[in-house]
Amino acid sequence: MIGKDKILRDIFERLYNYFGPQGWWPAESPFEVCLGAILAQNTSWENVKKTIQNLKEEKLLDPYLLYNLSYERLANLIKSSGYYNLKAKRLKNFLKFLLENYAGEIERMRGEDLETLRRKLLEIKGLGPETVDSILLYALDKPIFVIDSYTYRIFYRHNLCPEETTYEELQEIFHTFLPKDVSFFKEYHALLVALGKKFCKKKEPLCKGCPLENLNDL
DNA sequence: TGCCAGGCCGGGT
DNA sequence: ACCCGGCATGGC
Repeated sequence: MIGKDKILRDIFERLYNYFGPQGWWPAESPFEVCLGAILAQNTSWENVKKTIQNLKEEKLLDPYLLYNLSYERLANLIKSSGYYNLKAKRLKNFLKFLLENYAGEIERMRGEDLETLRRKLLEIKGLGPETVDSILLYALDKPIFVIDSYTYRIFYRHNLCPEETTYEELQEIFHTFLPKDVSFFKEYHALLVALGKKFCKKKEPLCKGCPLENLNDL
């Protein structure tokens, strides 16, 4: 029986060799990461990019300005990300939290304890574990591993976890068997997404040419 | 054309 | 505690 840590490192190595460095998160500021994390919920990144670009052109990439827009205006601005009514509310919930507790400055969150901050962020309506962990890891450089639907699918299909695994359980695997290194976590999650997009879509159960082929033939 | 994309909430069992 | 429908645009 080979150790889980070896398998996890092997996966990373294969992905890194195949895809190269991903340099995530694709954003110019921690605040932009937060917006992107919310907008990207169950939505393709290409659609989110348009929204972010849109906000930049309107010079609205600012918590005060965004928060003070009407729901209608905000929803209209983020339309290309889908679920725009829902996400307008979710964005405002986050912005309100940011303005009231941190004067709208992401940097003021950085000093807080990881577990405390995670609990607080999860209380914001519309932010679930993936969104919160993305913010923690990619905007605040906290050592926490982000799980998404690709991670589930990849791990399940390679018999690395049961199908009914919960978010926290899968996350715990990474936390237990890998060093809590921020850059490593950032790159690893990004690589899993790259793999998911290319080789692990819902409709294509067989990963032909997938860099994780023969993973268990060690 | 239908299915999918870097989820999450709320109401019903 | 789970299960499921709803939310919505844009690309293939």
